[in-house]
Amino acid sequence: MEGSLPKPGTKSRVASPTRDPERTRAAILRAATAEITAKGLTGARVDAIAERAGVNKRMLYHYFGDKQGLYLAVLEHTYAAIRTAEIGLNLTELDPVAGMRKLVLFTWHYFIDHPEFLSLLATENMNRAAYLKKSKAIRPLHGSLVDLIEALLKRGAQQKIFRDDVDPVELYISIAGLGFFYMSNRHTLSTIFGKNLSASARLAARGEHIVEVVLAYLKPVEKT
Amino acid sequence: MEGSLPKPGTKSRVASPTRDPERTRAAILRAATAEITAKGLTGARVDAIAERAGVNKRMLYHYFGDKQGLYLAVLEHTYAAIRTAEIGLNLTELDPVAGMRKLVLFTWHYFIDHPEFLSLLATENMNRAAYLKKSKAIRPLHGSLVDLIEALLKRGAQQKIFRDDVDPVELYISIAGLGFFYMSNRHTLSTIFGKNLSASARLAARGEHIVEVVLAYLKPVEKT
Amino acid sequence: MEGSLPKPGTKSRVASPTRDPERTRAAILRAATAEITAKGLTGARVDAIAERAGVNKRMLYHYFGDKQGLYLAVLEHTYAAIRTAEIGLNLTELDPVAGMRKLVLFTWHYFIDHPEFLSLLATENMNRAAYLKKSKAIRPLHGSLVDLIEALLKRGAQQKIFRDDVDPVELYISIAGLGFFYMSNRHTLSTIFGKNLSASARLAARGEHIVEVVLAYLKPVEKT
Amino acid sequence: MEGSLPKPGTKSRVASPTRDPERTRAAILRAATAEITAKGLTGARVDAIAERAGVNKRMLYHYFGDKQGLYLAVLEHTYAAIRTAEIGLNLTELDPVAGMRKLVLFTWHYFIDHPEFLSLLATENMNRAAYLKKSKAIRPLHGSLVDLIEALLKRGAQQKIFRDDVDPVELYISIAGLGFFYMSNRHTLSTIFGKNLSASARLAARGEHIVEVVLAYLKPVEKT
DNA sequence: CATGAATGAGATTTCATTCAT
DNA sequence: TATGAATGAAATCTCATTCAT
Repeated sequence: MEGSLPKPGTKSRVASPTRDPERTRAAILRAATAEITAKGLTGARVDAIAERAGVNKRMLYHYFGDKQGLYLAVLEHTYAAIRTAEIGLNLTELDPVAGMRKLVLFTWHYFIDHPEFLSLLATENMNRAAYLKKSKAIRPLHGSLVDLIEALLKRGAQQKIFRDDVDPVELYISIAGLGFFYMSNRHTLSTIFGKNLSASARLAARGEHIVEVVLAYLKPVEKT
Repeated sequence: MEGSLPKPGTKSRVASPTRDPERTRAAILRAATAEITAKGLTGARVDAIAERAGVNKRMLYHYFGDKQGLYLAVLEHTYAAIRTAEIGLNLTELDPVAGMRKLVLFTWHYFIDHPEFLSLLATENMNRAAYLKKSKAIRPLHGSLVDLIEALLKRGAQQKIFRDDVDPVELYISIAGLGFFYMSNRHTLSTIFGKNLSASARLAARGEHIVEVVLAYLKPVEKT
Repeated sequence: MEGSLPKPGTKSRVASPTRDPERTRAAILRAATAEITAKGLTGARVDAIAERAGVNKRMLYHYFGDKQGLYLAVLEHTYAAIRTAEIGLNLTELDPVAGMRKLVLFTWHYFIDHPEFLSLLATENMNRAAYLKKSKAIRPLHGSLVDLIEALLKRGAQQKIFRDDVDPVELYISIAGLGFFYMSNRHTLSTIFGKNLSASARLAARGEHIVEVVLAYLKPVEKT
Repeated sequence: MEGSLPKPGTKSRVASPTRDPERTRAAILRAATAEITAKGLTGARVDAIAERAGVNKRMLYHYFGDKQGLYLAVLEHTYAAIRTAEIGLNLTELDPVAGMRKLVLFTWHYFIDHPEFLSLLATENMNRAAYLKKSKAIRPLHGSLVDLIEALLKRGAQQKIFRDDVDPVELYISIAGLGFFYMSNRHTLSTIFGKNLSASARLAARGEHIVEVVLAYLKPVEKT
């Protein structure tokens, strides 16, 4: 039908081509991610999401059941994105220090580029991970993350470059935490310390700082 | 005293201490902190706060203007608590390593003991620190925190125990971040990694881990 | 059509004509006019308007934003009605005295027939015309009213029937004021003077009185 | 007690000396008049009146029973003021035209100087004069006003200066109406006609206009 | 006489969701 | 599939009035 002359009196919307389910669904998901990460789950408005997406409100219910279903879809989509990206890192080809550096900086840059991920984590933790626990899709994604780190640590320990008693989960939480707190709390931190933590020079410096901290920790302890 | 008959006219009801403004105000603030940190600003219900506090809903408006005014009071009160506690640490009496250890563990235990602080930070950052920026009371509290860390770093550098190029704000963000992420995201992290991060043995281990990471980073770099 | 069976699926309920936006909107506007002119803006109750209109309270917000938006719509609608009616008077076809008489009596009868207009003016002036000033629709309506009177005065002056120094705005305020005060204050005036000013014989007499006053004023001053 | 040293810790308010019943009562009445004439009866806030008066809210109830009692007091006080002033006019000493002129201008200037009177009339008429009807004090004030006008008209008719068929109540309503509408509706009229009706030059001109209208009407009709 | 904390009823407004077309 | 009017429940906030001191 597109391209043909619309009948007089027919609304023809360029922005949101009706009758394209895939596109409608994607538009809703994108809009919901933006709205929910900006306002939180309770703060997000169903009306606002529909408007942002340029679709009728009724469609949200058609595709996602209700607001909670929509939130769950956003959560799964967002978690899948980072875990998928991590798998594509290919750390096995690098020496342990370079691999660790790559992992740390990847994580850091992912946080910079995807503030919606940080925001969603905050929202989900306020919910005591209730939706995450309901999701069957998210948990399986995380085994490979631990494997990745474990392999890297093992290689480093064998080469005596890393200490040999590092817990991969504990380490991951440290790597993520060093970046997460800075980025997710940048608004309050910038205010109380009177510095603009979002300035790009500062972001780059922070990345190096995190690498230094992690590598210092991984260094084998000298015997005395 | 319990069990005995209260004299007529005597303030007796613990739940609703009428005619005691200080107590009423404090009860509202306490209830609001609990409700807001559990549900977020938009998720918190004014009715629920009033009920928790055992006061008439009207009183919230009497003392705090509106929901936003109440939130601001909670924010100021909560920030003041941690900054006040930090000042009482008296790190100057300890050697640099012991002082740093004390600061790190204090921060870590403060997060464990005051999950409402973490939650409030998440909420306020979702608001892009809008309320924090409005508050005249909070910002002045933070100069002394930086001074504290700076003094410690200086003493350590003079004694050649710490490297001499450490930015105190960057370091503070790392110390806090290593604990913050673990605690504030404990629900999602416990779920995706299949471990109960809130178990007390794990909390103690995490504290030692953070100390190790920080001290490893502060160690002067060896010349070669 | 009344009495016949409505087809299934046909709009049938007079009280709540669902799915007929025009009708719903009009019903709300009508109900709001009645309630607001009876009680004033602050005295009017949103619940009462919804009930009078036979619609869900939520619809007021759907169509008019909030109570103030609804009030503005009532104001614009009410002003438009009188100004439109005035334009339909066709005074140009009459001789000046007959034309003036028609204008004066039209104004007088309009006030008798539309007490809601008088009431709304009182309310709006208590607001210091705040809403009128915000309205872009109302002011343009008034140029033609002045033109109408000006043309009449000019013809009368040319024919030496009217004095030639009459300000049209001042005159309009007098014509309106002679009727407005009587009608808008009829409750207090009836009480303090112990007469029922709303009796129809009195209303007719007042109309003639106003005509006399206006024409006496317009009479050219005799030279001596 | 005044003049003596206040005990330390005692609040001593200069603005509203406590324990002076007359003054407290008057302050409340003044504040209530201002608030009610500015906002209407439903729009006026008891809290705002108390604050304006600088007294405790409880005092309003002590002196006036409730909000309605306070409104009634304001109404009676305000009506008494104009009727008392009218009695002091002493029109009997002047020739009829000068007397009428004096009465007309007095009325006009009273409206200019006492906008609260106009506002209160609007409010009371919105109430359909319900409070006025309840008041035993107000009605008796009005006989003398009619007498005053009647005497003036009679003298004028005897001297063949005025027509002899004028109804004094109808005339009073016209005199008042010519000023009332201009002043009470000055905000809407100024807006729709794009002129500032409150400018002092315009107010003076309006006064002369009203005098002209009234005297033209009173002029005896010429026989033909 | 005076204070101001406290109250319950009710006001406006918001929100996720469903219905009729 | 798509639309947008309609809804009921519940949220925030307001208000005149009373209570304890």
